[in-house]
Amino acid sequence: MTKPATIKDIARKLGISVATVSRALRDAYDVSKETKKLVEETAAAMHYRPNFNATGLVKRSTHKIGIIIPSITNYYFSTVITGIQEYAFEKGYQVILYVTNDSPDWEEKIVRELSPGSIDGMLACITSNTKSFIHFQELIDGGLPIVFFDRFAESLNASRVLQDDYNGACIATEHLIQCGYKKIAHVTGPAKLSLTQNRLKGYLDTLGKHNLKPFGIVHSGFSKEDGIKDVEAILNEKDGPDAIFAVNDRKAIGAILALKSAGIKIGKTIGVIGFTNDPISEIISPALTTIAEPAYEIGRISCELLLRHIQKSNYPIQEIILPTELIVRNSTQILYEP
Amino acid sequence: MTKPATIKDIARKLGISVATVSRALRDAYDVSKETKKLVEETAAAMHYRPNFNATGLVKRSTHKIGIIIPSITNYYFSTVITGIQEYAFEKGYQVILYVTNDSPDWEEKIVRELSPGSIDGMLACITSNTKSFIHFQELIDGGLPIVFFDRFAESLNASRVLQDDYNGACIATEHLIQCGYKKIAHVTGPAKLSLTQNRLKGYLDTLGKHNLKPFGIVHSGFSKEDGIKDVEAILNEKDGPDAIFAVNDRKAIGAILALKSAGIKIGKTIGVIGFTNDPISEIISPALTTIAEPAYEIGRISCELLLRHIQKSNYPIQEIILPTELIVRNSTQILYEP
DNA sequence: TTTATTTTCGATAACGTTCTCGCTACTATT
DNA sequence: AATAGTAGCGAGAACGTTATCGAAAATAAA
Repeated sequence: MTKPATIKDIARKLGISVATVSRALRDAYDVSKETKKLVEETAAAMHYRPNFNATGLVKRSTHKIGIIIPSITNYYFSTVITGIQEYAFEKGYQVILYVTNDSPDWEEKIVRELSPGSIDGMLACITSNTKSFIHFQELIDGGLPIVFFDRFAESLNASRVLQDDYNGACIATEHLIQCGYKKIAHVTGPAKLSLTQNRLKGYLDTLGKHNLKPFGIVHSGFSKEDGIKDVEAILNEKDGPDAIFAVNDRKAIGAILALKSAGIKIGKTIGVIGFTNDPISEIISPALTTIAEPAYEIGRISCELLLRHIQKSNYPIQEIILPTELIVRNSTQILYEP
Repeated sequence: MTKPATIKDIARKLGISVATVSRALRDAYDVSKETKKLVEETAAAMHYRPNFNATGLVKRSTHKIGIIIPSITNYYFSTVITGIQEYAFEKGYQVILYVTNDSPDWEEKIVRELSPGSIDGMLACITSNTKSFIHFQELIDGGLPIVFFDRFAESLNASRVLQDDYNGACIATEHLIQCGYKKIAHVTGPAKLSLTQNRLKGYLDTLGKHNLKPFGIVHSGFSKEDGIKDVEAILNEKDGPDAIFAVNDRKAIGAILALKSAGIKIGKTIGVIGFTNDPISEIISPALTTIAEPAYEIGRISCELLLRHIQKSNYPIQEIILPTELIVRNSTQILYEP
C-alpha cells in the first residue's frame, strides 16, 4: 500500500532538485559522476521505477507497441506473437494485444478507439475480409508507424514482413509434380488476401511450366472444417484429383480427415501438401508434407523493423520476404521413378 | 502528422474552459445538457480521443491489465488469453502481454521492472518451477490487484481461478477403471505445481477407492517429448501398465506416439487418457479420450474477477473452481462388459 | 590577476487530464 | 423582498516527468 517512490522523493532525500535527479537517471552529460552515482544508488534503495504515464506525456512516447491480429489460437499467429514479444521485451518495449476475431468491424472499432500516445507503433495483420483500409490509413496519416505481417493491403503505404508465399507455392507444386502427381487440386483461402493470391499464382505458374491444368480451385476460409468441406466437394466431381495442395496446414488436415473418411489412401492414391508446418502436421497420420514458414522470425523481424520506424520517422518503407522450406513427410509419396 | 485534438482545443474552439469540457466528456452532473451535447459533438467532429497517459497520471488508473504467462503457443494458454482479451475489451480495458518462457528468472525480471501505474491489475500464471514468490508478494503489498489462474502459489494471499483438477483426475481414473483397465500408470507434471499435485491426488484417491495400486508415477515437464520419454521408461519396466493417465494432452500425445512406435495397440492393449481437450486430441489417431478444461471461461472469469478487485480494493479474495468434463474417444475402450 | 569557458545544477514551464474550490446567476422558499 | 439553495461554470493546482533557460561554481586561458 506504500506509494511508489517518485523522482521528487529522491530529490527531497538528497537535497537536490528534481531536474538533477531526472538527468542523473537518464543518459546524462549534464551531471557529475558523483551525484549520478548517488542518485542511482538511492533510487535503487527506494525501489524507484519510472512512471510511464508521466514520461509518456512529456516525451510523447510510451514504450508500448500494439499488435492487432485476427486470432491467437493457432500455431502461426501465436508463434509470430512470441517472436514479437521476445524482441520487444529485449528492447524494453511492452506489447499490447488486440484480437479482432477476424471480424472487420471489430478491427475497425479497435483501431478507431486507439488513444493518442497510448502506443508508439503498431504491428498489424488484417482480417481475411477487411474491405476498407481507411482506419489504417488514418493511423498512418496520424503519424503512427505501422508494420504489417502476413496479411496486408497493397493500397497502404507501409512496411511489411512476409513469408515467400509465391515461391513456397511453387516449391509445393513442383514437389507434387516430381512425385508423379498429375491432377493437382488447390484448396485455397479467402480470395482477396494477397497471400492467397500469391500461393495461387505460384501453383498456377508451376503447373503451367509443366503443361498441367489447374484443378478444382476452391476459395473459402482457413479452418480445418473449410478444408473438409472443400475436399468433399472436390471428391464429388466426376474427374477427381490425385493430389491436393492446401493453402495452409489446417485445411490440409481437413483434407486428410475427409480423404480418410472417404476411405482413400493418402499419399498413394491422393497426395496432400500443406503450408505452415504446424506441429500437428507431424502428429497426424500420415504425417503431413508441408511448406515451413518462419513464423518466429517473422515476429522478431517485424518488431525490429517497427522499432526502426519508431526511432527514425523517415525510415524507408520496406518489404521483407522470408524464405520458406519444404518439409517432406508421408502424405506425399514418390509414385514412380522417372 | 496532425497533432491529435486535446481537451484544450475543444475548449478554445467553444470558448469555454477545459474544466467544463472535461466534465462534459465524463458522466457529468455538473454541466448543462446543452453544453454537454455541444462538447460531445465537437469532440466527435475533431476526432478527439482521450490521452491515457494524462488520465492515468491524475487518476492513477490506466485502463490496462497485464497478463504474465509461461507461453502462448499452446491451446490452453492461448485460449485463456482469448477469453481474457475479449472480456477486457468489452469493459474498455487493454491487455499487456508478458511471456516468461517458463523461466523463473524472466518472470522475476518482468515483475520487478513493472512501472508503477502502468497497469491497474495483473492476471498471472506462474512458471512450472518458480521457487520464490516474493516478487509477486511485493506487487500485492504494493496494492496491485492480482488474480492467478491455472498455476498459483498457496502462500500468496490472492484470488485464483482454476479448473477442477482433483475431480477431473478422479473422473479420468474412474473412467479407466470402468473400462476395465487395472494397471493404471500416471505420467505427471512438475512436482511443485498444485495442479500436478491435485491431479495426482485425484488419481491416487480413486485408485484407492477401488483397491488398485498406483503405477509408475513419473514427474517431468509438460511437453510432448516429456511424454514420449516417460512412457518409454515405463515400458522398459518389467511389469507394464495397461493404461496411462497423462497430466495433459501434450504428454498424452507423446504417450500415443511412443506406444505406436513400440507397436502397441492403443485402447485395446493400453488405454490412454489426457487432460485439456486440445483440438489435436480429436485429430490424432486413435482420437484421444480426455478431460476437457474450460479454458475460455477461465480467461473470462479471471478477468471479470480481476476487474472487481480493481474496482473495489477490499473485494474479498476468492478461489473459483470450474468443472471439467470427460470426453470419450478411441484411445480408451471398454475391455469387457462387467 | 582578469576574462572566457566549461561543468554542474536549480527554477520553471510544459505535457493533457482531473479535481477542488469558489464564484456567479438563477430558482425556490419563506 | 429577503434569504437560502442550486445549477453551471472557470481558475488553478496537481499527477510525475522532461526540457529550456539561465545562474553559480569551477576551471582554463589570457
